[in-house]
Amino acid sequence: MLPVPGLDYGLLDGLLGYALRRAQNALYLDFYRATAEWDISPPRFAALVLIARNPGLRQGLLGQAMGLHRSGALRLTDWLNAQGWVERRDAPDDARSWGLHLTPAGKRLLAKLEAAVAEHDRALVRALGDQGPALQTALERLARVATAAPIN
Amino acid sequence: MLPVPGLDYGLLDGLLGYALRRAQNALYLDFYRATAEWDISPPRFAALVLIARNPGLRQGLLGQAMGLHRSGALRLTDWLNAQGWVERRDAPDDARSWGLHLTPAGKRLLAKLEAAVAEHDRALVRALGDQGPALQTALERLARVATAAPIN
DNA sequence: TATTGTTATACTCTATAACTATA
DNA sequence: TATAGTTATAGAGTATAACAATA
Repeated sequence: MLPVPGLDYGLLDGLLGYALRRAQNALYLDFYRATAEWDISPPRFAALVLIARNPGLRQGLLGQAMGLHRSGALRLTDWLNAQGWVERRDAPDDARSWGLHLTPAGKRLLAKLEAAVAEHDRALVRALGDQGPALQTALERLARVATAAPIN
Repeated sequence: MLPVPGLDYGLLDGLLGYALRRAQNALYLDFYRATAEWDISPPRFAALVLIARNPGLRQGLLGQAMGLHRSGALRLTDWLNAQGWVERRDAPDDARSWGLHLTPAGKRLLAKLEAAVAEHDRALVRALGDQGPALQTALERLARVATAAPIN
């Protein structure tokens, strides 16, 4: 998605939103390179981390954290479960809910994934030099600002 | 996708890639709010701008600019054509190719869209205050760095 | 032989709506 | 009556593979 020489991008060139889109596209490609040996994606990775750090997490809360509808959290959980990485156990306090947990295989996988993803991210921040930390701060601010203050 | 209080995000909290994802998610929602009266999306909007600024643009080059496969550029063009916003004309120099052009209706639509999107983007930059311009520069750098230097 | 666009197909991500079981 | 999860379905976005026409 890098700029094609000779093409006029008009308004797009000045838009913060378009710069963000380009950056995210590039990072997606990088993420897939860094995790090529597993059948993983950014949402799948995020779900594994969240379940690992919050054992017994309910499906609905996983969806909320990831900005997904209930049905999306269901499909994601189904897939992770089919891979043998996540299991559903009865939630102790609510018979309607599941508590999600990593399986031993899921924990082993996540350890490798986290190492690969963290290294990948550190290399990016290094490549950005002194702009790296400021970028992260500004992005977090942007996420809050955009969500909190719908413009139109 | 904002942080859920009480939830442990582990590694995710420190990742540049995750901050980027949160920011993009928020901007997507904002984009849809800003363009709610038309059935538009960021890729559709970008395609309209590119075709408007580069009349006679071939489908393949549109795909390249947007990071799409040929078949994706085809579907996108089909859709814009079905809305009556884009038309395919024979390319003068290559009988295999189409030259893409906006219709009068497409031009009228784009004028309104550009106004809405530009206003939305300006409001975002304003909300970021003095971090705004630096963020855009850093994002453009990030897109180049990530694409140019695959990490793993 | 390579390229442009097309067709057919499929998978991921995500949503809506209607449903069941439980609170 | 509201909530958690499920089922069925659909649509956007994107890909691969095989194909026709043209270069």
